[in-house]
Amino acid sequence: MIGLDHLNPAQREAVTHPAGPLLVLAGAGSGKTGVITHRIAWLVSELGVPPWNITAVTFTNKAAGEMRERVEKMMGGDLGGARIGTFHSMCLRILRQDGDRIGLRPGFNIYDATDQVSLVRKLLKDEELDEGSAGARAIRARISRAKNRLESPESMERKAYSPDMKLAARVYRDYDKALRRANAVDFDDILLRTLELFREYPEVQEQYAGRCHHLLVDEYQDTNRPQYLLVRALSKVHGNLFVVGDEDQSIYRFRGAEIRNILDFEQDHPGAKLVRLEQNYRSTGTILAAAGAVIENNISRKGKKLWTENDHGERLTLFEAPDDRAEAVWAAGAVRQMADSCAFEQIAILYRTNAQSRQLEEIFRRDRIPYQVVGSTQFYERKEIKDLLGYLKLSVNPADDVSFRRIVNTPPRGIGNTTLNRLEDMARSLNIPMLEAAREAVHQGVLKSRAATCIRGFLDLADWMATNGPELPVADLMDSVVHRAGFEAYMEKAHPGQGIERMENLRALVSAAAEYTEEEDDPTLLGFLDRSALISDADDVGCRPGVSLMTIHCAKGLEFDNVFLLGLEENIFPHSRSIGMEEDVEEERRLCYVAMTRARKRLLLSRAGLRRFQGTFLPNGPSRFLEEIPEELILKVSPAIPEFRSRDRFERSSGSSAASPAARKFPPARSAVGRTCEEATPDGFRLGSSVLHPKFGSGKIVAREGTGKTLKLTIRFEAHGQKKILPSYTSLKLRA
DNA sequence: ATCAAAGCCATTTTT
DNA sequence: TGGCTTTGAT
Repeated sequence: MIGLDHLNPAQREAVTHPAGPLLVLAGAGSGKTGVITHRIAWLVSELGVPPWNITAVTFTNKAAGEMRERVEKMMGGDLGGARIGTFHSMCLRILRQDGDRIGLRPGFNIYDATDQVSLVRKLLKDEELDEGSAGARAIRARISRAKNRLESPESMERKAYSPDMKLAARVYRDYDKALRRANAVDFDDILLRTLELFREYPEVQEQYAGRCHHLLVDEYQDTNRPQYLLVRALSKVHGNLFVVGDEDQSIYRFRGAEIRNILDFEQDHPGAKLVRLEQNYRSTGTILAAAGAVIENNISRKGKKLWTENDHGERLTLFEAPDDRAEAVWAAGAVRQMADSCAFEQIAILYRTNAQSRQLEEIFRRDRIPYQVVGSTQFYERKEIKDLLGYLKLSVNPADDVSFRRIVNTPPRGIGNTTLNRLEDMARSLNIPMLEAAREAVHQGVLKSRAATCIRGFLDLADWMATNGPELPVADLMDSVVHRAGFEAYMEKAHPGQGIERMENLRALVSAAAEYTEEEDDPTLLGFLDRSALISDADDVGCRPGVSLMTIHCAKGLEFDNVFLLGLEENIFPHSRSIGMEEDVEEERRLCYVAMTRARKRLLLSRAGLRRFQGTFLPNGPSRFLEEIPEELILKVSPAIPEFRSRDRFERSSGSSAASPAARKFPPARSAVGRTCEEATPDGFRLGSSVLHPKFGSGKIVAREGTGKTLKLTIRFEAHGQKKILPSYTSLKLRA
């Protein structure tokens, strides 16, 4: 018997749902994970369901890991054969098992976004139609979008309404052919080809679905079409489908997630029951009220009203900064203040786009505030990591031309474009992979002796890997490759000053392999590659010390005592690319809701009147989301931007707001803000002001013309005479 | 074959 | 502005 006493009535109802489809609408902070894990334990202990008949699917490895851990604990240390994993890991296992039926040969590789782009780039070159206006990245995205809609290249070509689309469709067709030839699948394919397998071999689908007496799906609001179909396929036999999600936290539409999957669940599954988890255990009443007021403006939702027994808490703090630098300075100052009474680890700084972190990092470094940027450059995205993995990938799958191209001259071994083109021609005319073409070329002696020697060197390494790879522990194999390919010397030469760091990354990868070999029952090279492809390293957020800086997307599922949400400006948040499209703006609003509901105790907001954006200064008004928050829930700790003119005024309103409790707790760092306010007000460049130019040193403004990013200043420099300067292109500083 | 200069592009990214 | 890819010159 498992304890259900500490569950609230709604949670208990979900956990003990007898059979058939159930949708749990789980609001932010409503104890969702507990419900799923209790459900699994309850099925086993109360309904007597054998664990191996239970499958639980999540989106992230991290979520899967946490779930596994909690279930294990509840069931006495062992899952007993229950399957808990991500959609992709589950499908990959199926494909490794039965993929040969649909033409996947053993050892097939997984292409990530980088691999996809390099393949698209190569295909674009082959097209040679100088229409090359559409970038490879854009085409990759289009292909992925088409795949997620289950659209074929032919159908995409038919529907193409622009030359760009036609080109994309053509590349899509070639791309799929190339993947098949290379015995590779991309991330989308992992799901699509599983569906294909099920479609063409109903008995296989039957077999897998038969094992899913109970199917549980987490984060259902983020499922895309293929995932939706997989869920349908796997729940068909037994019909016990338990999905948990929150339509208000669906933030991956841009990636193919279809919020309709959760909105239409009841129509899709006649007889489905619905349970709402609306009690929030995380945030203060004020934070919930503010977040609720924002999300209420969305049309596409089933509707939920979160409530809490927690205190009201403090009002939200709002800082209206003249520019992004002042915003960063304010955030750093507020973090300092806060740090007296709370750990840095309990503070998160959230923003819409990665680019916003740079300014913050600069100030935080200057002020010696420990911080970590979460999820910016993923470990497995690093070039050196991909290079080393490329060797391994080619050795398990010699048909992998993308990997071949990546590593054939990395580290440089004297193989250039001429040689590569020759190999390419040979590969094409004989319809063989590049690696084999290389062998053939050396054989036939069609290469100049110098090139032949270089290629032979590469082939020797490839052969050595092919013969020794299967026997050696993965880590040893990698060590040898690092050594034989000459990575050490290359690292320092190719990236001066970063050589050591990059070598450390490689060693970390080798350690990861060693770890894998230790913990796996049957470790194989392929198994390690699969894991490397599917596992990202966003797991241990909060494990490293310091304030967490991250995009809102990265913050999903996390919680912190204190949360800063920066950049609440139109064109930043909502992002300019979404403005005007209501569905996209609704997604931005959900994103805002996710950000706000990360906070347990305090939520601090800010906006900047002027922000450096892709090289120029852009003035932006307050975000519409900011205006959707009831005024009485907000405490401004700075004067509104238009009033931000003179020092006098600033001091006065700063003083008056200091009367309230929150302001006493978090006054803007006086000296810092005082300084920046003069330094960067839109109108800060007054005639006669002293300025500091990075190149020309100090000078005085003698004339100005234009406004905004076309503002042109005439400055008389002490050492260089008079010059015209565009402040938007220079980091011109005002001096007090 | 290799390097430096110039050009290009720029949301978010669980897998 | 900055990071990455393509280019042009040696």
